[in-house]
Amino acid sequence: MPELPEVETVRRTLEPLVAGRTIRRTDIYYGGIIKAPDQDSFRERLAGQRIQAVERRGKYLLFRLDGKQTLIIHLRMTGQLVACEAGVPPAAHTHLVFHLSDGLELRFVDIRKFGLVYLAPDGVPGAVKGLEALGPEPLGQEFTISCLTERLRRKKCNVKAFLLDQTQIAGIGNIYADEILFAARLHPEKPAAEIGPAEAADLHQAIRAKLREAIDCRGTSFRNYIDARGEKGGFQHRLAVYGRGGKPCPRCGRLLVKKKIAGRGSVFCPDCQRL
DNA sequence: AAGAAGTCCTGGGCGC
DNA sequence: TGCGCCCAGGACTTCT
Repeated sequence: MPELPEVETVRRTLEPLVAGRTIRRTDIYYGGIIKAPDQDSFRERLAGQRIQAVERRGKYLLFRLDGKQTLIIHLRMTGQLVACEAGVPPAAHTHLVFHLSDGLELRFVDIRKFGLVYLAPDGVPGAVKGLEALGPEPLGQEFTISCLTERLRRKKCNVKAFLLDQTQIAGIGNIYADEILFAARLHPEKPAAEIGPAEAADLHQAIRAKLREAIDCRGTSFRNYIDARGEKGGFQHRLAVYGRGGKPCPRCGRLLVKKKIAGRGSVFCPDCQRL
């Protein structure tokens, strides 16, 4: 489940390998993954394009190309982007292969075919709606305590749904939402609008601390996640609540509760996290 | 209009 | 052993 720390780790491992290389040819094995444009245009418009930089916005990876267009990839649940030398046998569920200059291949692998791939002209609004609607980067300067407080105040949903809403904050998914709420000692069903100034400050701190800690650990490999070099992350060893329903709370020892909240499996401590 | 629910997809874990 | 069932969930669409 690549979330912000995993996507950032992919970006950091990928950029030194592919920046400056040219996309010679693209092989499409499962075209359903490409949302726009059509497959023939996708192949033609990518051919000969040089990758200038690899950026990240929320959970989206942005490959800046020299023809005023950007290759946009969202890994969703099980997507993997792996760089390897040509000739290495492709893994199962390989849907796209970008043949780059000097014998390197960039491969998009996705067991569940949930991933999203776009090739969008720069500066044209409406091309990738989800990307344009993203809220602030939680590790960016614009994400201040007052920014968070103001956004919480305006929402009628609970704080778990708030954290998962990409238009409020970009990049948080189910794993880090649960870890952040545990760190901030907030019950996932607490209404966002009822979070006071002190709690909002704690939540702000927890968001930034947990995401930074996870990036330092190169992300969480709970099921499928690997970076562009094929390596797993290390944050799964530091998870306090995610995937630990029914086990003792690491803080107080009481059993952690698992419950469906905001349509997602949520784990929390009924003692440490209060409404 | 905002929020909730349904949809996509496959592998793994479970019960019988 | 093997089959069927359910679960995992991010963003999109559809419904209320």
